[in-house]
Order: sequence, then structure tokens, then C-alpha cells
Amino acid sequence: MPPRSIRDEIKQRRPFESAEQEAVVALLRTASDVARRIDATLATGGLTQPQYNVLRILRGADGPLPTMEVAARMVTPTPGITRLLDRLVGAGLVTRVACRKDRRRMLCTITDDGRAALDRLAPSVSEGAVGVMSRLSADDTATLLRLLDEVREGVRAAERAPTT
Amino acid sequence: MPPRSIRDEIKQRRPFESAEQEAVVALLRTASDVARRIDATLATGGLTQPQYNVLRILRGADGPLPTMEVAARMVTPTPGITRLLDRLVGAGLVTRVACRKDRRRMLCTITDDGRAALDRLAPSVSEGAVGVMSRLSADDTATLLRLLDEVREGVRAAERAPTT
DNA sequence: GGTGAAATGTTGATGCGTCAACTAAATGCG
DNA sequence: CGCATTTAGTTGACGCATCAACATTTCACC
Repeated sequence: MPPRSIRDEIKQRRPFESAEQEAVVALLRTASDVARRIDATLATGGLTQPQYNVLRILRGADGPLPTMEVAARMVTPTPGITRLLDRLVGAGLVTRVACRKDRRRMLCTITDDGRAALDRLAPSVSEGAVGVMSRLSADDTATLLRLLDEVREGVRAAERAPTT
Repeated sequence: MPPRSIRDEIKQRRPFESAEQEAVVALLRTASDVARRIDATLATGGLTQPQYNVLRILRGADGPLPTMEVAARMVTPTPGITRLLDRLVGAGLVTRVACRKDRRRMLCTITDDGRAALDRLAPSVSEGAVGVMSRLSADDTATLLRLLDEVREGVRAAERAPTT
């Protein structure tokens, strides 16, 4: 079975105005599909994707991280981070204490329960990623990675140049 | 300036567990960046991305479309569609009337104001897409498209096979 | 040392995605 | 015909992203 084009998937009759538009739509659609797949996996552990992301960040850190540093390492920066951490603290997966040196900061740490939740989910997540990419050769995967790097670079360039 | 790798961007110290994981993260991150860029453009016209999407669908249709048909053509299917349409109707960009043949159905149509909003935004959106993809050659863009098709196919395959 | 600027984080409002429960209308089938 | 099933759409609840406004604290500079 050959892969379906986006035009098929969104039942679009008319061709895209430009190859670039088609690529953008394909990118957004694909990411949405992948995200939903991952969400389904994480939901079995009662976590959402951003929550999982925060836990990974905190576990990977050498020690406690200030809130904004957590935000900086996420896919999406501020300020939803506060409420996201609120929920994780509420669930007992993260602790948050005021920093004594800089009293503006809150230091976040993953708890043992948090680590346990990660350990439980890690295999499925890993499998999921492999599964999703299974139709791509190693070369294809590397190429995809490179092209995505270029796209992000293009976004940055567009942001620097004030849009019309 | 060479493009930045995702590892740099999310300040990750340790390498990814697998190339697949890295590709998945890169895909999600890139889509998020692109989406935010597009949102910024659409916001100048007071529209969100899904709202723009709905308007495009309705304008592209031959006639009125039932709600679920609109949903089916969107990036994300049901049932947020109802409230999405509620807001568009509220803004006067869409009208919704009950279908006489099948009274369960609501038929949605784009209004002249809706068309005008699209016309106003179309050039910027088009430019934005080109700008974001500007660092990719035509071949690169085609390759990206093909690889994304394969990824979505991988997602479908993973969905058919009950995950661990 | 004191003042203005910058950084850290929180909160409220709004829109969206997702799940689950529900109504209402149409359809299939005996 | 009559009842069960299916389909279309709505609604409520929850989590997240984003914007703007805000309090607190620190920092830089004079």
C-alpha cells in the first residue's frame, strides 16, 4: 500500500497553490498525527505530552531547575509552564521549593514517583517512535532530520524579517 | 549560519536514545515553530489557524457542507468543530442552517465577510509558507513531502497494530 | 546607596483538542 | 409497522497554548 498524499487525506480537490504550501500543510498534519499517537501511549500512564516532557527534562537535569529553565527546554516556552507544574506537583510527580539565593525563583525537582512514571512509559514511547518511523530507512531518517533543521532555520529567518 | 540541531535547541546534553526518537522530537518541534509563525500571520486578520482552515474548506466546497464533512477535512476531526463553527457564525463569517432532507444535519456556508477575510490573509499566508521553506530546494521540498507521507503511513500502521 | 530596568513567576481570559455522555433523527431489519 | 442500530451534532469537563497585566525581586548604573 503506497502512502497517501495529504491531498487525499484532506479530500482536497484542487492542487495546492505552491509546493511550499503543500509542504507546510503536510508538516502540520503529520505532526498532528504523530502527536496523537504519542498522546495515546502516554495516556496509559495518565500523563500528557507536555507533562512527560517536563519530567524528562527534570530527570535529565543535574539538579533542581528553576521554572523558566524548564520552560526554555520545552517545545513551547512560557507561561503555561506554571500551571503545568502546578498539576505535576499536585500529582506528586514534582516538588517545587523557593530558591534561597534568588527568591524570585522556584526550583523544581522530579520525585521518585515521577521517575517511576517515566520508567513505566519509556519502553512504549521508544517503541512508538520506532514504529512511526519504521517505513523510513536510516538514510531517510537522517535526511528528514536535516530538512526539518532547515525548515526551523527558515522560520527563524522569517521571524527576523518583519512580515509583509 | 548553519541550521541548529534540535539537541541544541532544547539544550539537551545527552544524545537521543535512537535516531527515530530524535526525528519524532524534531518533527513535533518544527511543526510547532511553523504553526506559531502561521498563527502570528493569521492573528493580523483576527483568525486562528483552525478558523482559517474551516473558511478555506467552505470556500473550496461546491456548496454548503454538513458539519461532519467540514470536520472530516480538517487537520483534527471531531467534535471541537461545533464550537469552532459557533464562533465563526458569531463572527459573521459562516452561516449554518438545518438541512431539510436530513434534519440531523446542519449545513455550513461561508459568507461574503468570510471570503473577504480569506482574501485579505491569503497573500501573507502564501508568503509565509514560501518564507518558511525558503532554505529548501525544490528537490528538498519534494523529498520532505515524500518522507512525511511515509511517516503518516507509519502512524496508520502503528494504529492498526495494537501497541504494547 | 538609591533608582530605574530587567528578570522570574503568577494569574485571568480566550480558543482549541480530546474524551465521554447525551439528544434527535434516520435507517435497517425482521 | 416497530424496534434496535447508526449517524449527526451538541454539551460538559479537563488540559494546554497564548496574550496581557501584574507583583516581586534582583541588578546595573550613576
